[in-house]
Amino acid sequence: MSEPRKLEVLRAIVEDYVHSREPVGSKALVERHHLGVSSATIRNDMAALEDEGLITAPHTSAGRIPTDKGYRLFVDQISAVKPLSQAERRAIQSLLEGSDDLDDVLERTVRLLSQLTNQVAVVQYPHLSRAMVRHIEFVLLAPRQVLTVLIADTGKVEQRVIDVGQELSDDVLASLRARFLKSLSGTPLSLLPQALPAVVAGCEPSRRHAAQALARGLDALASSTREERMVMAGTANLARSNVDFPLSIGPVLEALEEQVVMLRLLSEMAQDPRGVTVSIGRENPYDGLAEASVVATGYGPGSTAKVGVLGPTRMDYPTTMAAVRAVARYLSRILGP
Amino acid sequence: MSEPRKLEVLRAIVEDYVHSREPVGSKALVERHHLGVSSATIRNDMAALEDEGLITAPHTSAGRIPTDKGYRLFVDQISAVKPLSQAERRAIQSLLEGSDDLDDVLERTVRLLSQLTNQVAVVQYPHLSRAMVRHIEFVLLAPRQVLTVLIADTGKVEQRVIDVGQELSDDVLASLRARFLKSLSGTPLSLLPQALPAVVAGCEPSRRHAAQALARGLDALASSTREERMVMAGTANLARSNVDFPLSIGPVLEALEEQVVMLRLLSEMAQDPRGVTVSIGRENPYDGLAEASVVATGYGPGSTAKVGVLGPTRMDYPTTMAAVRAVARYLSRILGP
DNA sequence: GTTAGCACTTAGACATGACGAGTGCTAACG
DNA sequence: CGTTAGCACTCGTCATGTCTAAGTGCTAAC
Repeated sequence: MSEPRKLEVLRAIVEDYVHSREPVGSKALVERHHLGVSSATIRNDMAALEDEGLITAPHTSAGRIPTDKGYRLFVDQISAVKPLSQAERRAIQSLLEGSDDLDDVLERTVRLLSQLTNQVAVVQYPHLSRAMVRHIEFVLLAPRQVLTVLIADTGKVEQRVIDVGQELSDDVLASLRARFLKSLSGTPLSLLPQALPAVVAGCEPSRRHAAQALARGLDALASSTREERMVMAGTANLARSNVDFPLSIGPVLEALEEQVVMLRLLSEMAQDPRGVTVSIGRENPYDGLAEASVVATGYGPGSTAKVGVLGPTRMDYPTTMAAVRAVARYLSRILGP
Repeated sequence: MSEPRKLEVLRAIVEDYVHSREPVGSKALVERHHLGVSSATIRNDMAALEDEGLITAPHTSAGRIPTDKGYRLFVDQISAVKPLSQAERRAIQSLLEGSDDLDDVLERTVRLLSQLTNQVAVVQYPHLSRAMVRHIEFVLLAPRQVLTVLIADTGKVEQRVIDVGQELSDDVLASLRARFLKSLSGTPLSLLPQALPAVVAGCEPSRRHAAQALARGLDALASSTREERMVMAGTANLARSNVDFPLSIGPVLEALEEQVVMLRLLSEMAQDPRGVTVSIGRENPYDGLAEASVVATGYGPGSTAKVGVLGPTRMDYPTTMAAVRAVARYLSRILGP
């Protein structure tokens, strides 16, 4: 029994099953792929594969389907990267044009990726751990209400309305703004909590209270940029692959809606040196995704933020991986490496 | 055959069907509701209701289920408003606390509403047609790149990075900002397109080009606030009421994802004087929602923005309507009438 | 206008059996 | 020793038939 042929059989099973959604038997296998041996031989190979836990039979006399472990082996060792079609390349390329706003770029990206793969696409906002304060703006909305705006050098803007607890004039607010800006400009957002008290302390006592409130506001803004968010698209694709989620797509939708779950999942996916990381079925930490796979990769500065695709375990890994990788590359090109 | 009793029968059918998801027959009806007549009489009434197109029988010998028209009559004339439970009131109340940011408020609102109704909740961002320019900020990110920020008096902030096409110094930019701000402060966003050319014309020729670019940027920002957006939550609830969407929840998810569809739907729902508007099944302009109903109402300034719930036609209208109305009221209280 | 009774219709549950796909095993082959 | 052919055996699926419960429509009586 030759080892290479066994792998070849596994590959054939995965490909056929992904294509047909039906358990694949030894006979069909020798017909569709020219393996040069008879079905009886394949049966022996399949029995071996089953012993190794790579495939399984849903019931006594049906074909075999890959297990999570089988998919894993397929992804790691067998599958070849499938190049994108010309049309796909062009679609991605057109992303480059006419979008400068970060929100806009991410929005377009997920839409594209979900269409490309016919699955759910998610993209994480770029990490801002290295982002620095570019600008601070205070706007007086009412005598005690101040709109606080924090602008990072990455182009990200966060704003919030806060109550300063004492009435302020435009002039006083402007001088406070100047003080904050002077002290904090260029400070990494992550160091803001340490840097703020000094600024407050340097203010005139009469303004101390307001300054304190403003500092709290800025701190909240910085942490809300640290707190990560994501965009997604293509949830409707889940309904189409309804059949692939035996129980229901409910838990999957829940996971997607609980962004925290997805974000943790994405960040926990170790960066694979080959470029794209795959998390298959029960490998996922979240139970609701036991029948789903996630294909993701990093992009942007330091490849810290993730972009990825979620679909049924029975997914076309080579194509999906290619799409994710290509999109991530273009994304990095737009936003800077 | 008494007319009031016929309506009573319709009400009973709707209530039972919503409760049990099964076609309801004449016998079960007299048992569950004390109507004081026999099942034979009910049968006559039901035959009449069927002739009027208010109920229908899925097959020859099964009970009846309400038609869209039947639900409509139920909602318009029969159903009584169901008061919210104490716990529900409290849940809504707690929305009031500790949220000042508009995004935050809307986010919490949809979550709450979707949990309250076990359905999909949507809320539209408040219309800004009456909003006015409160503040304008230009920030130089690179010699030719300017971050443009437009702040409305409603607290809404929009920003975008634009390329001004010529190199600018901080000073020049500051003076441009002052000019724009002086001319435009207090201008309604809707009038911005008409007001901008005059400002550009008033600039020194050497800066004309940059001013033009900035004006275009502001215009885009204003229109992106005019262009409406929405937030939603609870899509996972769709999966649970899977059975209620015979075909698939796919089209529904699509409609939800294509925000344009939902936004148009919400705006087209005429404001009902009674407070809550309902669009039932095929009444919906979008085919994908043929088996869904939308319960919505206005909130905030002039009740122009909408908040609502989407679920299967077979929904508990009284409860849903009560929840939507209550949430809209609290929302208006937070954001101002 | 209401009721009782009855014939009629039909979906759904259940059993039955034929069929086909697929396996595992054994014995023969090169 | 790996490969192959052949065969008995196992199950899921589908078509078929039967039975039951639910529910209707109609008619005749109240």
